[in-house]
Amino acid sequence: LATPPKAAAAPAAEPWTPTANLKVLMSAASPEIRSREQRRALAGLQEQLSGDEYEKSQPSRKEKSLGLLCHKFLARYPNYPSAAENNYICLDEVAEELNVERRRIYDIVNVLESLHMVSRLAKNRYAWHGRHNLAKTLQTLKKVGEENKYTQQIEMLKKREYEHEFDTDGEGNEEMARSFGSAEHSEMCFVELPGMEFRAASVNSRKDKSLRVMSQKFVMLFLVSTPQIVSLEVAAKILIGEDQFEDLGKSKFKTKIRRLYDIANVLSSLELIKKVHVTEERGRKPAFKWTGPEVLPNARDTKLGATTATWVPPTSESIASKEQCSKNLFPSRVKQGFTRHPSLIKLVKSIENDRRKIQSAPTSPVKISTSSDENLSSVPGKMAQLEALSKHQLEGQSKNAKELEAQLALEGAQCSPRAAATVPARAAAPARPLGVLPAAPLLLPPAQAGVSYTIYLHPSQAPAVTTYSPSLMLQPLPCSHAAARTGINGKAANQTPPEGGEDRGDKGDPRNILTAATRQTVQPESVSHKCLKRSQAFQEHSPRKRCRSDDKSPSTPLTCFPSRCLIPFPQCIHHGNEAGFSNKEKAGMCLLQHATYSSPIAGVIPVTAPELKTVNIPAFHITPLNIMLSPTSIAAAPVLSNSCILSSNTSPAQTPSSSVLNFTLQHLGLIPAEVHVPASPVLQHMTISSNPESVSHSSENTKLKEEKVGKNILNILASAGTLLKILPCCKNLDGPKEPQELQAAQENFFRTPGGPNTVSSFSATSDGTGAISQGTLYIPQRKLEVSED
DNA sequence: CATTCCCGCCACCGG
DNA sequence: CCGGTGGCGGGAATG
Repeated sequence: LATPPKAAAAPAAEPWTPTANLKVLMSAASPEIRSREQRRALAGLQEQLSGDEYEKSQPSRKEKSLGLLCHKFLARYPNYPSAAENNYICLDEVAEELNVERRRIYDIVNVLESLHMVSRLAKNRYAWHGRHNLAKTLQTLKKVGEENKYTQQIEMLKKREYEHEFDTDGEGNEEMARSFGSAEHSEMCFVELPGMEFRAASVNSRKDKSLRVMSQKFVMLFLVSTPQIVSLEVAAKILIGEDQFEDLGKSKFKTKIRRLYDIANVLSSLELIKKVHVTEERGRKPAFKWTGPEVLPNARDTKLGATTATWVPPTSESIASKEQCSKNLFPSRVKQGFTRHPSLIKLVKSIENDRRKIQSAPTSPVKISTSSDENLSSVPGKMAQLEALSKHQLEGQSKNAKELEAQLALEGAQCSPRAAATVPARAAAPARPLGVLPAAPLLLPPAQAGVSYTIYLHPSQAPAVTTYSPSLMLQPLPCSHAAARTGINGKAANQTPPEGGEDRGDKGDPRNILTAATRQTVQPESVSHKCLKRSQAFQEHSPRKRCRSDDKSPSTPLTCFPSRCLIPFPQCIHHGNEAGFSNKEKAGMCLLQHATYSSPIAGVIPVTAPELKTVNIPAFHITPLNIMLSPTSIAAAPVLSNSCILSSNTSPAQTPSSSVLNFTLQHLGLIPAEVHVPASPVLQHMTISSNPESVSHSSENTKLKEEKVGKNILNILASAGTLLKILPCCKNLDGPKEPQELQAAQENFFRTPGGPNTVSSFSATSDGTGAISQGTLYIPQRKLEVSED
């Protein structure tokens, strides 16, 4: 009967009204209040007031939602518990107090565990860690996700989907597409963090619990996709792994969706994601948008020269002996697909080394766009605002005041809308040199039209932004860091986010990064060596996958392209009958090769998945659509709202002109000579469109050179029609670039099968070469309208 | 009807 | 064998 203090205001009396959410949040705000009590009070209240008039109140399903329950659960513990506190959780206890079956608690705890916010100590007992490990966990997950080529998988799915809805014919392609599905990549086990390993060995055995793993994978999808929005459908498909045949996997699919909802609910409670709806060609689909902290690549990764230098291709043995954590990362029960990934091992080590250095690098005004559109425009009604408000309250109350403050400051505006609001001005500011911000995220223009956005690209962010790159984005071109940093040093200082950044000292210090980056720049050789080493290691390590892929597609040898330092993990897969290059293409390659840009690469322009179905690339060579930009080239990158460009985009599908594209890109300084595009099977199912000259289907070049690959990419892009549209609004373009010609070319390769695409634009300026002045790069994006619910 | 997702059966697992 | 775990899918509530 113990009626704990009812501290907080006076929420207890709150009856169950239609505004359940609000209520809920309110109640959640005061941890002391047990649902049981609430219920009791409620019951009494109702009996008195309306007898049994309305039955409505009681359970009202929503009151029992996992999300709500999770809120209550979270309210019991501080986001940032002090080491001293006894933050252990007793499941029974909690279940009882929250008045729910234990089963439900498991659901919550499992996903929390996947984020390392809790860790199991023993039966019925968990340790609460709060968000202390969150940043690191996310970082790790992101990496793993990248290595898993989730980005590619996502794109592939979208593409396939597109095909489905559009043509009723291309059957053969579908099969083909299916063949190189995403299967193997998705098989992996629970990802752990050093220091977060499961305790008792006894409890360790079952790390591959699906909910946990599923949760991690789900999160990875967000961290790896460019617009950080993931639809349930896509997530489910990818998480299922194998591409279940429509029918057979139907049931499985449904179940997966159910689980995803469960996970999504708790992630939502954690405010890491929020529900939205993406409206595509075919109606709107439920999806979730990442609202958690922006995850930046682990910059210190390369700082640990020793680690990298001495890194050795892992073998079953070496791993076990060298890495205490490795076993955890990849449990004994090695399932077919995923094998120990070298980079993961390294990652672990790396993390371990600076484990104590809590990631505190201030993040940029990530949420700018979000805050603006969410708070100002899309909010349906006051209800939403109230809710938001109460959420804040909740947050404030449930958190340890001082710690909260500190954390907020450290984490930047990510989690707290309020905090975000303090930095918005930055967004409005006109073009700002690239790299100025510590970790500027690429703000993709939301569906709303008319608003313009400024894109800040930060080198370290590049990987995250990439849409297609498989594993290469893992290693954020070291050089670029330095370059970007130093290049813009002048402004860098004052541009650095406000946060006090004192926190746990060290890591927050931008100088560390700078120095590290500089060091790298100074010793390019060492870097490339490392990379080379890695690629080799990777190769050696490939056999397994190779075998697997062989199973499905007999003639698909795994090949790795040795790379320079730009492509850390040049893992490429291509078929024996790979396509060759036409003369035209070769010419393009030459251009590419000859083009030299002194400016460092600073970022990656994300190119979203093509929606074209017409494209048909014979063999697989293409893949990542990474276009490196020199820092200066992106200096000013205002993104116009989609609608602004739609008009120019209405032309029917036409023939792409890769040559023009390439040329243009090069001249715009958008394509550094070092563009490396590893081939991957991702786009295999694409077919080059009508234009015969776009791509030839020869098949000899077995040894693809990097340049070729890069070239390929461009072609693919062009042919995919997906790509970019470049509007040279500059006078400096030379050669056969007659304005009209270009114009025509542009229109040509702007294919928009499904009607006008949503397009964002980039305006770029060249680097110091003066070769190019300015141009506008239109990047047609998948039509994606995100709407708040 | 579609989207969400609660409920709880029951298989599994470690002790 | 027991009790904790948690996969899984029916089907109810909601939209």
